[in-house]
Order: sequence, then structure tokens, then C-alpha cells
Amino acid sequence: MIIRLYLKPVGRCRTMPNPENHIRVRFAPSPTGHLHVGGARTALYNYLYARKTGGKFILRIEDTDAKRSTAESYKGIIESMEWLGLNWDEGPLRGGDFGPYTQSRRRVLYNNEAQKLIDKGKAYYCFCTPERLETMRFEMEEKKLPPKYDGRCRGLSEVEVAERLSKGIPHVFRFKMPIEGSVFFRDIVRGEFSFENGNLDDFVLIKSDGRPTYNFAVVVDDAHMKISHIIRGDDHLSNTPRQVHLYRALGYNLPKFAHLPMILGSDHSRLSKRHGATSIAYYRNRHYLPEGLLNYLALLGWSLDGKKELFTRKALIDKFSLKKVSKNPAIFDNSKMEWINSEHLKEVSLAGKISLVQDVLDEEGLLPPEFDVDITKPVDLKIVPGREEMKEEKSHNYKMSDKEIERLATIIIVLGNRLKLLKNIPAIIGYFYTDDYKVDEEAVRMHLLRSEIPNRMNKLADEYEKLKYFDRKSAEKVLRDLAFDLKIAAGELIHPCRVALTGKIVSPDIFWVVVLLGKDKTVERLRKAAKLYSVI
RNA sequence: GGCCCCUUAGUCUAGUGGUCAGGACGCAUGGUUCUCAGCCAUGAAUCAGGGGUUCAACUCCCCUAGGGGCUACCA
Repeated sequence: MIIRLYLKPVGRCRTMPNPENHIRVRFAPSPTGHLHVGGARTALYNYLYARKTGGKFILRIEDTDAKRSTAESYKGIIESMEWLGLNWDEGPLRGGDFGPYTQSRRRVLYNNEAQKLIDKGKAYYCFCTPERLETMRFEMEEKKLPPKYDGRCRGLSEVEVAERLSKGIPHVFRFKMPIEGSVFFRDIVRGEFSFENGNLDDFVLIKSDGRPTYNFAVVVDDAHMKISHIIRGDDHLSNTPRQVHLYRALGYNLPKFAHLPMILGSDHSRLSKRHGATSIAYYRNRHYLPEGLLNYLALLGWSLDGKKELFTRKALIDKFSLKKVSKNPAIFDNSKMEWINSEHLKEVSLAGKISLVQDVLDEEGLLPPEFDVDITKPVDLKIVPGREEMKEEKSHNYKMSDKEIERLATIIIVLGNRLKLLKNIPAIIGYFYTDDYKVDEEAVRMHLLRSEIPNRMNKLADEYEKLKYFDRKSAEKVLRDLAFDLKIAAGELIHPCRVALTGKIVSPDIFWVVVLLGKDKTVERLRKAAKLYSVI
């Protein structure tokens, strides 16, 4: 009894959520380009950590580089984040209690903080010209010395500073780095670090244009936004000691750090434009599924047990852990990404697929279809689950009729697992919607360019023309009977027929293709092929 | 040049002082089938190298090499 009374409060203290100590993480891109897979992965881990812990996920735009920041980049990043469903709790478009969330609008704060450091003697004015710094750096490199700022302005007296200020000489603020000693910090994924102060120099805090540098702005913002965990790319690891000094000098508590391994290009170098497909917008434009991309990205630097690899967003949130983040840089592998995408596509409901495929058809100009087809036995629309929501959910350019939706639903069912990548839709089913589809020459050579073929195609067309009930079963019977009469293997008709109808060597079940094309189109294309290739 | 980080098949990874080093993508082969996809089965392929420590090292320590980062009035 005594023990219980004694222990209870202790336990409660440990588990009670402390509002002052809540988890707050952030993703802080600079709008100097599109959101690429590396940035998206960082954003994802922050998002997952926040959702898992019930914390807040903040988006902050770091546009302190006036020359490189653009409004287009800003817009692109926001759009990509929204497409991925990486919803932020505070930030642009959403607001929050710690705004503004764009650094260019927080100038006053940085100046105040810098002034505080000047007042405390932890920073100083520097009037060195960029030219002087450049020649100094050049000379130090010549002498094979580490190129550090030489501290010329560090010892300027108040009078000297005032004098130069009154002359209007451009200046920056520099941090007064301790000459001796070292900094320590702990990283959740990498362990403990100790850096010699001697290797660090008096870096710039505020540039001569009055804007803060990255290292200064992040610290001020992270502190003011009460960020508890800094989850970011490992390219920032070497910046961390500088930032730790700033936290100390400014008198703020140190957040926890988690540095993520970088995502590299296939040549093991840092991701850049020349690596091609690196932007999220690229995958979006090609109709990849956000869930699939997220799943793949999650696996680049994190794994649950090395076995389970397919995760829904919910499962990721449930299973994610910073402790299981790996230290090794990862290379983006497109084929695995596509595989994961196809696995996710398999899980999409029929209604969902119809909507997705309709988007692609629409975008590729395949809607409305060039020809109408009445399917004798289409999929019963009543059995398309979730069809009601589907109709209202999206507004496509072209509204399909019920009949067209039925046909598309059937096409999708018939496609089955062949539908792996939405971007391939025009290539795999274009011939159902237009007569202007691509004809594979190799396929023609293999299956149509033989003297006996045209005659057979015409015969098949004749038989199909006679057919009253144009369903899959009858379509198959007609072809097989004809093959029997001609004393040839069914394949001898099937393959040329496939090429005649689709222009391709591969397609879904040929009898379904016949049905989905309808009697008129089937007969027309068979005859056309017969005519076209009879000259030989 | 200085400082820092990383190193398990082609790629992403699991893993322990004693394991047949596990999984996945990709690749190859066979089966099913009208082709393809799928599915099933099978296979090839890995602990960067060298020193230690230890009865024993992929695992711990050191060195080398390779890759990456920071060293900007870029972020």
C-alpha cells in the first residue's frame, strides 16, 4: 500500500504528456528548385514521426537566398507536398501560432537576435569586402591551409565600428567562435559527436543585404518555433556544430537531432538535374500513385525488419521509427519503385481504377472514344463497388456515359495485373479508343506477313460477321471452330488476329479484346489487315 | 588541403563474437497459358582490402581504399 502510494505519482509524471515538451518537427525546403525525392523523403520522415507521436508537422520555407528563390519553386513544392498528402499542421496556407512560416518575412526577428549576440559580445560587425575574402581564401588554399576567415574585424573597437557604420560601409554580422574547446551533441541515428572549435570559423550570421544566412536562420526559427526534433539530410551534419554554438549563445535549449542518409543518383553522386527523374512533379505527371512513391521513399533509409516492404500510409505511420533509420546513403532504384507502385495499384478498388484510368485517357486525348461499342455482356455496373462516390468525386473533362464506364470497367477487369503503371495506359489499351494506334512492325512481320494469313483473316471476319450473340464464349468458339476446319492450331489464328486488332504482339485475352472492340470494329480491322498485307 | 560521415549481391536492406549470412526489386530457368502480365517452383549473385584482438570475426579495434558531406555574404 505504501509502495503504491509512493510509486503512482512517479509513473504519472513520466507518462503525462507535457505540453511544454511536445513533439514538433519541421520540413524546411528552400524554394530554389522543385521538390526532389531526397527532400520528399526528409519531409516524409518528419511527417511520419509527427503523426506517429501525435506531434505537429511544420512546413517552413527557407527563402533567404534572394537570388535563387523563385515563386514557381515555392508553388511547385507546395503542390508536390499536397499531392503526396504530406499534410502539414502549420505553415504556408495553413498558418499557425509561430508564423510567419516564410523566412523572408521574419527579417526583424533575425536582426533582433543578431543584435542580442552583438550586445552579448558573441558576434561582431565585419566590414571585409567580398574581394578581400576571396583573395584571402585563395592565398590560404595556395598555402594548403584550411580556408577560414582570418578574424580581421573581430577585434574592432566600438569607435572603429561606429566610424565605419557612419560612412555607410557595407557590413555583415559574424559569430565569434571560441578559439579553443569543442562542442558535443548526440544524434538519434548516428550517436555522439565531438567537434573541435578550432576547425570552425567566424561564420556570417547576417549578410550585407540584411538577410540571415541559413545557419543562423534555422537556429533562430527552430528555437522560436519550438522544434523538438530536427530530422534532416545528413548533408547538414557538418553544420550542426555551428548551430549548437548558436543555440548556446542565444540561450535556447538544444533540440534532438536525427540526420538521415542522403539519396544519391545511380552514379553515387549527389542528386541533380542530370539524374533525370528526380522531381516529385515528374512522377505526378506520369500518374504514379502517391502512396506507392511514399512507400518506396520510406524504404530508402528505413526498414521495419528487412522483410515487410509494402506499407499503406497508415501502416507507415504505425511502424515508423527513427531508431531504425539506416546510416548508409541510398540510391534511387526506379525498377523497385515501379514494382511497389504496381503493388499499390493492385490494391486500388475497381471504382478507383476507373477514375484513375479515365484521368489518363482524358489527358492523352483518347476521350471521347472514336467509336461506340455495345458490349453484349458487360460488367454489371451495380457490382462496381463504390461507383456512387466515383461519379461525384472527380470532374473529368469528358463525362463518360454509363455505357462507356461499363466498357472501361470491363477493360480494367480484363487487364487485371497487366495494369502496372498508369502511364502505360495509352500504349496498352489505346486501340480500344482510337483507330490511330501504334502498329508494331515486328509484330506484323512475325504474324501477318505470310501468304496464307490474309485469307484466314477474311474468313475469321466472315465468321464474326455472322455471329449474332457477340460475347466472349461465342467469340472463342468461332475462332476455334474455324481453326479446326482449316486444320491449323488455334494459335495460328489467334496471333495474327491479335496483331490485326491491336497492332501488338501482346494483349489481354484475345477473345475479350474481340468482345470489347465489338463486332463492327473487329470485322473492320481483320479485313483491313487482310487487305493491307495481301500484296505479298 | 582540413574536418566529418558512410561501406552486407547490380539496387534497397535484415542480421549475430560461432547462422547453410535472411528478405525484396532486378536478372536467369522451368511450369501454367493464345501472347504478355500474374501466379508457382528453381537458380546465379554479397559481408571493400589489409592488419590486429579472440579458441572463433561479416560482427570489436586500427590502417588503407572508395564514395559522400561541410569547409560561401548557397541552403
